[in-house]
Amino acid sequence: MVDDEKPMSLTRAERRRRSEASILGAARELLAERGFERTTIRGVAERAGVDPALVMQHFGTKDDLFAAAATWSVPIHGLLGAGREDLPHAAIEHVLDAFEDPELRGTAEAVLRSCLTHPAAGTIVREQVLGSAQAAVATTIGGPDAELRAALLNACTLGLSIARYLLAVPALADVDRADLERVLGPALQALVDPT
Amino acid sequence: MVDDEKPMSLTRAERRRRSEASILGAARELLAERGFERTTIRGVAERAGVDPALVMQHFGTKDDLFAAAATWSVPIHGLLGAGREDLPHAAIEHVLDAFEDPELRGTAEAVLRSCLTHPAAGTIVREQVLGSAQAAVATTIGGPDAELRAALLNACTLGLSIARYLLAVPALADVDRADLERVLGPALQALVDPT
DNA sequence: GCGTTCAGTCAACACGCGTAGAGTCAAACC
DNA sequence: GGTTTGACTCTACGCGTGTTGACTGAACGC
Repeated sequence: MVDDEKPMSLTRAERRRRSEASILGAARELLAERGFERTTIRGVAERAGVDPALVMQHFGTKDDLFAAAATWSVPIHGLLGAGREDLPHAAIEHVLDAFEDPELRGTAEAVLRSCLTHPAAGTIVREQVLGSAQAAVATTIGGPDAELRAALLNACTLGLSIARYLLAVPALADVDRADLERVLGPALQALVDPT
Repeated sequence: MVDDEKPMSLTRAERRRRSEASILGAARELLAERGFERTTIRGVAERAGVDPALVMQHFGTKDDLFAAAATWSVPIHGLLGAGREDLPHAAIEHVLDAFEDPELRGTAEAVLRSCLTHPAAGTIVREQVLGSAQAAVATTIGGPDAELRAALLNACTLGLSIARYLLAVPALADVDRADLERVLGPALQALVDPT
C-alpha cells in the first residue's frame, strides 16, 4: 500500500487525508502480517513512505494507531436474518466474507493476529466479534443451552478462521468455499438443533 | 514458581538442575500469560529468583529458551485408539486434558499464546499439534474428504481451546466438561460421519 | 589442605524502540 | 505579495531489551 503518487500542488486537506489513509493502510498490512508487538512505528512509516513522526502526529500513540486500524464493525445482519435452517450457512458465509473481501481482510487479520497477545485486541474479539455474533445466534437457537450452543458455534468458526487464514493449515487453506460449507454445515447444524 | 528453597551445600549438579527447572518453569508461566514478545529474559530471571545472565548461560538465546519451554509432545494415543463412534469424545478429552492437567497446561498455553505472532510457535501448532492429530483422525474417518474432515475437526477443537482457555469467553470458560461434550459431541460426529 | 572447576553474579555494551520539540517549506489567506 | 497557517521532516532523548565477558566464591578432586 505504498502510495507513491504524490502529485504536486494538492489541496492541504486532501494531502492530509491521503497520508492518513496511507498510514492506516500500511499499519493494517503490518499488523495483519506480524501482530502488534512486531509492528513498529518506523516500519509503518517506511511502508507508507512517510516520516515516523507523522504517524504520531496523526494517531497520537501506537496503541491509538492500533485502535484506529482495528476498528472492526462486524456486520451481523446476515446472522440476524437467518432462521434455524440457514444459520450454519449464514455463519460460514459471515466469516468467509470477512476474510475474502480485500477491504475487510486487513482489519480482520490485524485484530485476530494480535488477539492472544494484546489485551485490547483480545477484548475486541471477545466482546465485539464473538459477543455480538453470540447474541444474534443465541436468540435464533433458543432453548436452555442457547448461549452455550452459540458460543460453541462461534468457537468453531473462529478456529476455522485462524487455521485457514492465519496459520494457513494446508488442508483448510487450499479448499474452496463450497467444500467448506458442504462439510462443516451439517456439523454446525448439529449445534443449532439439539438431537 | 519462585523456588525459594535453596538449602546450602547441595551438590553442584543438583543445584544446576534445580535452577534450570526453575528457569524453565518461570519461562513457561510468563510465555503462557503474555506470549513471546512480551516475555523478557529479565522477567523470567526475576520470577525464577536468578540473574538474567544465568538464563542465557542455560539456554543460549531467547529463541532457544522458547524452544525448550514449548517442547510439546502431544499424546495422540487416545485419538489413534478411537473408533468412529468414540472419536468426538476422544478428541474433546484430548484437548481438555491438555489444558486441565496443571503439568501440561503451561506448555500448551505457551505454545498456543504465541502461535499467531511467533513463526516457530506457528510451525509447531501447524505441523506438530494439528498435523499429527489430523493424520490420526483422518485414517479413522476415511473416505474421500478424510483430510478435510479431520482438519475441520481440529479447527473446531482449536477454536474451543482458544476461546475457552486463552480468550476466556465467559459462556465457554464457565461450563464444565460434561456439558461441553454433550453439546459439541454430536457436531463433531457430523464431521466424522458424512450424511 | 590446596589448586581447580564451575554455578552464579555484576556491570556494561550496542541496538531499536516510542516519543517529543524545534525547524522547514509550500499552500492559504487578505 | 507579504504574512500566517499547517503538513511534514529532522534530530535527538530516554528507556528497556538481548546479550557478553570479566569477576566471585563455594563445591570438587587429589
